[in-house]
Amino acid sequence: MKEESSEHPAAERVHASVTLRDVARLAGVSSMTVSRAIHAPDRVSAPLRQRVDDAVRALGYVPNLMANGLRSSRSYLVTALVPTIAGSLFSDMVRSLTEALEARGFQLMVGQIGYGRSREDDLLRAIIGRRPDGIVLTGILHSEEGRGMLISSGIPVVETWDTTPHPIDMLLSLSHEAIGRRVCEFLHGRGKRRLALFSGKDERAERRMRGFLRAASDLGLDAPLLRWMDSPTTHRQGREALAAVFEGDARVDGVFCSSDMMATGVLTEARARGIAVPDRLAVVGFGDLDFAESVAPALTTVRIDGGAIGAMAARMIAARADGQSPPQRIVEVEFSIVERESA
Amino acid sequence: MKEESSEHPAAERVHASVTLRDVARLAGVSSMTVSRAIHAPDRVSAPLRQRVDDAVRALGYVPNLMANGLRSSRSYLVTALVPTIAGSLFSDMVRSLTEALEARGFQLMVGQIGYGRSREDDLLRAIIGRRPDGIVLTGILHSEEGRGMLISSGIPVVETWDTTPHPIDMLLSLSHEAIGRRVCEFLHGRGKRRLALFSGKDERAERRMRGFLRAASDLGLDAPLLRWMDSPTTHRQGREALAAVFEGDARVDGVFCSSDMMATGVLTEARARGIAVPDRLAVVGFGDLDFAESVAPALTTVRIDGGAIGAMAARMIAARADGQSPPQRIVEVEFSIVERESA
DNA sequence: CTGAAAGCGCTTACAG
DNA sequence: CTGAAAGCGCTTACAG
Repeated sequence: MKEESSEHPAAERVHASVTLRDVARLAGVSSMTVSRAIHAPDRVSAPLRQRVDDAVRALGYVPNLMANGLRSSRSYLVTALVPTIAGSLFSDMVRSLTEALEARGFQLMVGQIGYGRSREDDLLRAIIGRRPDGIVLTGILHSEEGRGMLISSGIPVVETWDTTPHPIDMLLSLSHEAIGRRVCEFLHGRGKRRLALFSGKDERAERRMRGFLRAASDLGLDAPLLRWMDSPTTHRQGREALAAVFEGDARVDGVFCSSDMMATGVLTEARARGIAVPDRLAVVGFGDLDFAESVAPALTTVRIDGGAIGAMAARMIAARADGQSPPQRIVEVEFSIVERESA
Repeated sequence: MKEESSEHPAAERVHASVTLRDVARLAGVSSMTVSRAIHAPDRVSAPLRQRVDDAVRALGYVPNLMANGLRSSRSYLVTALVPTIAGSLFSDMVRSLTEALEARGFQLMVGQIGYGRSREDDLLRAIIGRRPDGIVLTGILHSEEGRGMLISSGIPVVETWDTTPHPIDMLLSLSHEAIGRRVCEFLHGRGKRRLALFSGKDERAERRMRGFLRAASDLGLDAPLLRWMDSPTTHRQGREALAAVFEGDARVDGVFCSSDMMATGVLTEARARGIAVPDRLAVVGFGDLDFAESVAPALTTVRIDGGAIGAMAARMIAARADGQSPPQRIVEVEFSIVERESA
């Protein structure tokens, strides 16, 4: 087959994708009419609209959002940063964000920041470079450089799942200290007196543990036994932590775990050792993941409404992108202890 | 405070972000020199490079990747579509994709396609609109319209976690039929004769079950009992399915579940009913999620190396983006049965 | 209702 | 090693 000679001298790309101009040429209208037919169809007369639609379909035209975004300075992109995609603690939030944003014409891009935070600033730079219409952060951003980049970018930011007196922009505020405190009081109310904490080494978990420790001290309890492990925490870590504790001080009668998965591991190990839950040992998890109600004994745990967080974050960002100010800059997020069999 | 009068007549935007020109002006060089200092520093003399670096830092300049992408037709963006972000079956793949792509200068954007597939074409359009340098699909794309859009977009595509004789482009091929067959033979080899299948209603799970059924028939076994449920499958569904089966035909002696989470629910229900695993009932899961080795009894399950899939997909896409052809267009993905205590 | 011109912020391709 | 010009594919802002 011979190559056709082309009209453009520079048309050498193997796979030049279809542009607005191609559609316009085929439909016999200007580019502007094509653009309007797509984005504001009622501003175009019916016959032209029809011709444009046909041409779009015939050519399989998909508008280039980079060009659109560059010119209109709206990317219709929102980025959410989560510590990790595994371990479904944030999956309700991601799902509801996806849905609420899609309904408003935005697309969600999920990025993993890791619990480590070393790449945080680089990742932030890559994200800001795409000029998203909003950024949802899981947790509070600490890096001064990162905060500076976000603030000077002018991109609407929602910090979630944590609290701070100095949010970058908008905040869905959740106090992990308060959670830890409440769980401690809950276990105390159940008559438990020798408590243990099994916790991943991540910021928010550490804050829950700190709140718990304060409450224990306020209640005049012995200092709880503490075991730290890497985040995200696993079933195996729960088993190992309980095994280690019961090979030492077997008098522990209540454990607060920093994740449901770890708490389930504690339940498994307790069963293997013949330790009665909750009578001899009460176990409380965190997250209320979907297996929590179904394991045996059913897991008592802390529930946070991730779906509500996602929906609210989407609303706040959409308001900003439309040039409005959101109803509130700071919104309190509720939590609750779901009482089941394990405590 | 009074507003400063600005040099540009049109400079009315509240938050015009810093551009290459601003950096160039401050550094006293041309835009091209700034661009080079950033992307090809050794093509710029040391003194100018220094001045540019200082200006970049002083202004907090973050290059606009939409403009870059528009001009260079490289977005440095790769999109991965997964059924759902919850349920960590694909999280190893996503993690390794993220890392392998980052190492090559690409950013990963994760999209959820749902097990439903209704929004598939719309989502695809939104993705193609951003002109990613590659698309990784979990599973095979069936929609004719979607396939057509991808092919005519010219974007490198890797289909993974499934197999087809007609890939869109590149394929990391995994036969779920073969998996189902192997699991059936495995249970048969363990002396199990009255088998059951608990499966989510999603394409790949259905194919595993089909392979299992064929093998059962080939082995002369009674037709396995089948129970279908919604995907993604849960711990609770596992409990309920086993309960339903054992209230009917209690002679079932082996179950293949379409997920590890569901299999763990089966283990829980078996324990609650005093059914000995694996002697009276063998249980096999799918996924080898991290809790599988730690539950009691430890779960026998099917393992697929998601990390390897992600790494290979990244390599294939990077090769294409660099204008090379990948080493192979179709690569076979291995699987194995991890034999533990439950079967 | 429709279109011609200009420009978003970069890089390509060329010249010196 | 450095820079002026042109253009990527759209939308804005204006004119008719």
